[in-house]
This record gives sequence, C-alpha cells and structure tokens, in this order.
Amino acid sequence: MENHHVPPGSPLDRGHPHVACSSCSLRELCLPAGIDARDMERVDSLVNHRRKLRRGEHLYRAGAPLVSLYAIRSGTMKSCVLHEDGREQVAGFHMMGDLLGLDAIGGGRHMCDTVALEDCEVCEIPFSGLEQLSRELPPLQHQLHRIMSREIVRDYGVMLLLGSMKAEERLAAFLLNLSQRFATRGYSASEFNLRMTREEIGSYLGLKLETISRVLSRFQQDGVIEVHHKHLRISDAERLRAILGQAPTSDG
Amino acid sequence: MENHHVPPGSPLDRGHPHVACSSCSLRELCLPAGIDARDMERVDSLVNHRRKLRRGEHLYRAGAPLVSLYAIRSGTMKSCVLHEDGREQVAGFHMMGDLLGLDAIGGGRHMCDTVALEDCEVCEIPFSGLEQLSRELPPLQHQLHRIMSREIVRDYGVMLLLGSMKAEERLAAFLLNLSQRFATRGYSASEFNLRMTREEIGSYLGLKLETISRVLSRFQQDGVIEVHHKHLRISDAERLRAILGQAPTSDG
DNA sequence: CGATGGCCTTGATATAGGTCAAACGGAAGC
DNA sequence: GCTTCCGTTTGACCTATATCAAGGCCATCG
Repeated sequence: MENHHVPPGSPLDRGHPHVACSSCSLRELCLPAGIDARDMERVDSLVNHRRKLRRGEHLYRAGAPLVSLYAIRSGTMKSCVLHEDGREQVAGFHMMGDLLGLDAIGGGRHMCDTVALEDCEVCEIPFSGLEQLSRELPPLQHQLHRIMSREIVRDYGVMLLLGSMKAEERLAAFLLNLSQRFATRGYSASEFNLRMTREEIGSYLGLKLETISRVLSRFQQDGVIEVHHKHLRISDAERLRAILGQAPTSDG
Repeated sequence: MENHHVPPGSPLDRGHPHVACSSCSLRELCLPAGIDARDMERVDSLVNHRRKLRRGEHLYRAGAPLVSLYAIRSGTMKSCVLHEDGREQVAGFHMMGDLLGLDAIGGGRHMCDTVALEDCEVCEIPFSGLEQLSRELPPLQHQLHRIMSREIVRDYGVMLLLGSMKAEERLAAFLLNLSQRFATRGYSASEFNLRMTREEIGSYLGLKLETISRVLSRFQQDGVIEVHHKHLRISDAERLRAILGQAPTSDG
C-alpha cells in the first residue's frame, strides 16, 4: 500500500540483515559519496547502528544533546522549529539519503524536532567519530561540508519562497522540488505519494491548509496535476515551471 | 605577502598588530575561536589576504566559483538570493566576525550575491587551505562545523519568522536579533544605526518597505523604540520581547 | 545657497490569503 | 456492514498587508 516504486537493491528491498554503506544503493547520495572501496570499510565501521521508527515517532527533539547524525535509509521525516507559544513551523521534509541532525552541531543540542511521517529506518552516525574519521579521509570531510552547505542553500531557497512568492508559486516550487528528489532517487518524477498532510505542506510553505487544498484543486482544474488524496501526478511539469517563473528546461 | 609564521608582536610583524587572527579582537567570535596560541600561527598564515570593499560593491556574485571564504573585519553586508524574474530576497545581514561564502561549498559556486552595505574590510580564507588545515587542527575543524551548523539554525529561525509570524512579530524579532548581535560585539544593545534601508529590511522579513515604515512608526508611538531615519534606540526591550512571544488569537 | 535624488512616511484603497463553517470520503474499528 | 474520525474540500466572509499615490526629509552636489 506504500512504497510501490521500489528499485531493486534499494534499502527497502529487505532481506539484508547487516547492510553496510558499501553496499547501500544510496551511497552516492549520502554521506559516503566519493569514498573509494578501501576507505569505505572505515565508514562502514563508523555507521554501525541502525534504528527503526514508527510513524509519528520522534528521531530527536529540540533540546536533546547531540550524539549522532542520522542518514535516512527509508521513509520520510519532517523537521519542525518550535516557537514558545506552541506555533510550529515545518523547516523541511527529508527522504532517503538525507542527513539529519546538522542543526545540533553548533550548540551541541538539537534545535528542532524531527518526526517520522511514515515508518522509517535511519543509520546512526556518531558525530565525534565522524569528525575524527573525516580528518583522516578528505573525501568524507569534503562531503560533510558539501552536505551542510547544500542545506544552507536549500534554506536560502525556502527563504526566497516564503519571502517573495505567492501561494501558487510556492506550491509549484514545492511539487517540482519533491518531483526532482524522487527522480534523483530512482522513482517516478511525475507520480508519487505525498507523505505529509495538507497542514504540514502549509506550514512548510507559510500557508494555511485550506489554501493548499484550494491551490491543488485549481492546479487540477487547470490540468497541471491530478491529485487524489495523497496521490499526486504531475501532468504538465512545463506549466508548473512556468507558474514558478522558471525558464523551460531544454533537455526535459 | 605577510603573516608567514610571524609571531604577533615580533619585529617581523610589519607593525600591523590587528592584521593577524592571533591579535584580532574578533577571534573568539570568528573562525579561530578555540584555537590555542601555537596553532594560531598556522591559521594566521592561512588567512593572509585582506580586501576592502566600498559601499555597494559586491564581495561575490551568484555563479562565481568558490575560491575563499570571507570573515568580516568591519562593516555590514547583505546576502541576496535571486529569482530569474528579477525578484530578490535578502537572505541575511552580516557583520564583523561573520563568516561568508558557506553557500558555495556544496556546488563549488556561490549561490547568492553578497554586497557591502557600507565600506567593509574582509579577511580572505582560501577554502582548500582551510579544509586541509582543519584536518590537522581539530578545534578549527570543529569551529567550522559549528559555524555552518549555526547558519542552518539561523535559517530555521528565519523560516519560522517568514512562515508563521505577523509583521510586528517579524520586526520585533529582527530588532532584538540585531540588538543581540551588537551586544555580542561589545556595542550597545539598545542604540545603534540600521545599516540597511527599509526596503532591505522588508525583503529580509518578507514585507514591503511601507509596512516596515508603518510598524516602526507604530512601535515608536507605543514607546517601544525611538527611530530617526537610520538611528534606532530600543526603549523597552521587554515589550519588544513580549510582542515577539505573543501567541496569535487563542482565546477569543 | 538652492536643486537634485534617494529614502522615508503617511493616507486611501485593493486583494491574497486567512478564518470560520459545513460537509465529504476513506480508513480503521466495532 | 455501520460508525467514527481525521484529513480534506469548498464556500462565504474578513483582515493584514500590498499597492498606489503624494509629499517630506536629508545628504550631496553644482
């Protein structure tokens, strides 16, 4: 009923009791990207523990001390920043290959809550061991830096979205971003399930759930997408890009 | 051309005591925080070039290849993300001690424009040299990680602001943040000059310049602040904090 | 000195999106 | 199979902020 587009060899393809980075299909997306076979053993021995989370379970909460970073093997999660008065802002949605916990390095404590949106499996990466190993393996060091930098760039993109786009543009940007991330991971770019509620999408995009619902309906009426509850199909990616204001892609 | 393992204060120290990290008053805020005296020499020799910018000059533009990171010695800068259609979003304001260019590590190219809001001086830190040295100096490595992580956390705060706060809350948050950063640098927390225009503040906060102007006027009428053009004095920081912490209509 | 131009302020009006309300649909449980 | 509940859709109305417009202030420059 879920995850029906499982590529062969993906971590969702269970049956490997002891899965190492070296044999993980996500390795080129994830922390060990660019590590050669010999050094990969050392990464394997660093990432020696995995953890399963049920839907709704927290991976960590704001205030918890930093112990490990986490790489998602399977499932989808969200990170939320909290305001004292209870308001919460979804700061990001994460999927397989993403590295979580970067917010905690600065102060030694996590600064947001990270919650599973569906059953998930994550690899635990003890942070002090990671710093140590990355001193010895320059490609690992560089990849860690790249991942942190890309998170900063992603955040800038969200600021652009929240600060200067209208509702339709925000949603178009969101759908295209999801699409692209699924494609990068070997899934369909044009058809996927939304793992989050309208309310969570709204929080991420700085809009109310009713607005998300209305804009999705409008897109559907215009023939740009087809939505049925959580299932979404992008019928006209070009038009979505036009809504966003992007130049059409030359290569498709 | 200078600072080649020259101990600060030695006769070879060219008579610019403030030139080297080791004798820079910002060192505990900046990249070399936590580096001990002996290792500091190596940082000094890495950071061997400085650059002055006039008001309005670009430090780098989106698309430029990553060469160096930059630490601000003096002055204020802004970073802007650009949308093809010309819209621009201010993603951050930077002041002395801040480290710039982190956005470029992920893709090897800068992803935003960074511009001097007033005459500035920056220290250039060649990135490849920094990665190399940080492999040898764990405290340097750790500080780099902390700085990147804190930038991510700052970005999450901006998302919270843009995604779920009203105009008055955003401006209160902005003023308190500026105040705190001035205080950290040894300046008055309650009285300072705004180096940016109303329009730039508006861009950062996802509001129009007229709204910034109106809210500032309202704050002034309420006796929370006094503004005269660029000069700002916080008369009642407590009330500002209260504005920031207000829950939206929960009761009725 | 007076003119110029960039910023800022303030008012009047418009509107995108929020809020409130009602009803619907699948999924899970009885 | 029926009920309940959560998430969603849709409609009607409201409000915070944008937009448009006019004028003011200060620094700069001729």
